Amino acid sequence: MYIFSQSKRFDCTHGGVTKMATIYDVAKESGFSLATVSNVVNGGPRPVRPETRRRILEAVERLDYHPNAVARDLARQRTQTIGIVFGVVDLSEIVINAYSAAVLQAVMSVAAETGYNLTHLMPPWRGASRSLRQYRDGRTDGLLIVAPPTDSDMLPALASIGVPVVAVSAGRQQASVPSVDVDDAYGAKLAMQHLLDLGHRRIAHITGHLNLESAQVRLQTYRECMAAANLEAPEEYQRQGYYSPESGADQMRRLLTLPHPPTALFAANDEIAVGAIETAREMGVEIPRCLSIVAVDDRPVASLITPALTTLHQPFDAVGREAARRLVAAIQGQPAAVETLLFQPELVVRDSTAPPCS
Amino acid sequence: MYIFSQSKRFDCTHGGVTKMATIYDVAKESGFSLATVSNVVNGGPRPVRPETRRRILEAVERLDYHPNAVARDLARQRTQTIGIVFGVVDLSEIVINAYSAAVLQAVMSVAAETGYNLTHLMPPWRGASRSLRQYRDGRTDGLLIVAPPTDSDMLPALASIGVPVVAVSAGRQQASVPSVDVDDAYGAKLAMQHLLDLGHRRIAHITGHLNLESAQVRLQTYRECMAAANLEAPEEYQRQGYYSPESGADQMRRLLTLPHPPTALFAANDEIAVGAIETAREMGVEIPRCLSIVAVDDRPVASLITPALTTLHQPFDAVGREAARRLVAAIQGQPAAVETLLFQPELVVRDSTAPPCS
DNA sequence: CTGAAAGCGCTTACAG
DNA sequence: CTGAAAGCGCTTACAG
Repeated sequence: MYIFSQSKRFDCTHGGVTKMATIYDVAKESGFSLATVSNVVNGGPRPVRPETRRRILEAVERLDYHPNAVARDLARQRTQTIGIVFGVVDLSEIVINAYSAAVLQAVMSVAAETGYNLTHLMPPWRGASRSLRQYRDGRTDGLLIVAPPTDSDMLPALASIGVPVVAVSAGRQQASVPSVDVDDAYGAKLAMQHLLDLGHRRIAHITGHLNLESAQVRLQTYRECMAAANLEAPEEYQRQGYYSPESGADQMRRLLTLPHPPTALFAANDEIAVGAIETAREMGVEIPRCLSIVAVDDRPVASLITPALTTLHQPFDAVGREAARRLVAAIQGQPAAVETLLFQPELVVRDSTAPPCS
Repeated sequence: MYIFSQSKRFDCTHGGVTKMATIYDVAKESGFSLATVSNVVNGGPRPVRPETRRRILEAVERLDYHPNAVARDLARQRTQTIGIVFGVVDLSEIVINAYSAAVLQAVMSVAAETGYNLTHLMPPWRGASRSLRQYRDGRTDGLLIVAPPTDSDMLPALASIGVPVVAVSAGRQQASVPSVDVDDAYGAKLAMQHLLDLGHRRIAHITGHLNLESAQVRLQTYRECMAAANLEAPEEYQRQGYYSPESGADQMRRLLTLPHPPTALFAANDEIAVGAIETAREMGVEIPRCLSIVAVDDRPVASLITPALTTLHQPFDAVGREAARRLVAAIQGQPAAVETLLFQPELVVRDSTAPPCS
């Protein structure tokens, strides 16, 4: 029977207020010292007489002793925990966002495999002077920064304090910390080349969040490819989206009501393409006959939607796993070169692209 | 200047190895006591002379002092952290799984709003005797258990040790701890009733992981509804799936090659339905003309796929948020009744269901 | 093989 | 308004 208040734990057997057993209790109960109890509980490193071990383990059992991880972490000066920070604009998009989900997924796997815990650092970055404190508060052995905003001092600040850090999708900011990334410029080139090869000349682009590196690179590559092909990329063909279906639907509508609508769209991600397809359907524009769409990410939706999307397959699983592995290596003291590891995306041609209709 | 080894942090300015400043350093540097420094750094609760505060803050600045959260947590005996545990079978499905992603999403929002950190408890539950220790190691103030396996002693064990716990999707196990859930039986009834109302009599069911409560309830409700309608539910109409597109595709193939194939399918979730649709398309079975499908979850894919899925909308966001709120309330000492809060799903009729083709 | 003691970096009554 | 001291629950040289 429990009685309650605050954070105390009551012990039914006594009906009184009891604390959880500590290592002191086990030492007293078993008649051995703290050092020996600690050693037995941790399974080493010193040798222990079997009889000693037995008596201590019995005391542990009897008292239902559970070591306190916080005390252990303080004494050991490490937590076996890696912190993950999502640099996306809005917290509400973190997991929904298929990209973040894939990376988180991969990181969790590696953490589980390597015996690390994973904790989310929740508060958004508000500048080095205000946020640095929270990010180096001793709760994590290292930090994984996913898609840091381009306009913040996060990466350089983190790099300067000597905490193990690995960035994912940091783009040009990678200069300051080791990072893992997909070769976005190369991917965007593949996508554009595909449309150009099909014979498209009026190609539009709907961007992602422009304060994310990936969105900037895709936009810039779009412009470069158009220029290299001697094609015009009028302002009204370059629409700002937000990596969401809504923004895709919205901007597609504007593109299709232009005096000279494009014959092809390079969408900054699958979700934008999903929205664009919806709008095209509503407006009776046939895909791919009258409008080709190439996107980026190859999330599950890409092959499920009709028409199935031609899109860049991004190896996010590999990115997440490799980033986590590098972070763990850095935490364990292996010297980490400040370099960027680039994975190459692949173009997956499905049903949303075709030559322009005359 | 400090000298070190081990978890070294390098100070560029000296080119040597330095430790981070501690509260002792600030006390010495400012000339005030630990208590006063602590008080200033924490912004209270005692009154402080402005001049004192100024001098301490200056010292903090000069030494670039950052409080150590682990030490603070140990002293305060709480961590402002909630632990989240996913009881699904396989870690590799945690995030990919749209359901878990939605709940995680909601929990993160509430955690951020209420000033709690979120950490994933990674190691799978391996029985109370082996796992309880990790789950009450002082690193978290409370636990959120998502979809605990039905065949484990996790919930009762956790309940017995007096740690604040809230379960999500625990089904009948909820007896032992407060829980938040979707009314699965009610939802399954809605789905089955929809098919029955359309005139279907040969209705099949592809289940989810049968060691998850939700899958069991859906299967049982399927049987009850069939029985109540005086219909046969032959063994071969009850196929075991795993909440995945692959299992849906697989089992659909077996159903369609039966001598008397069903005219309708109740799929335990959207993903199974996605696989089933794929198989039906491959085998030339038109949906909904020759086969109706009703599913569960209403994840984004449901409205994106063709044909758009008739499915149960599950209020996962509300579930996740409410669960997190309850946990925070319990942590903060508000008495929590051991009760289950049920949210009602709603049937969303789209294009995958129709009357049977004669 | 085992123990005594110092230390990890904070917080918080208690006393003034 | 401020300080001295004990305490949070572990780990780990050091000594035997």
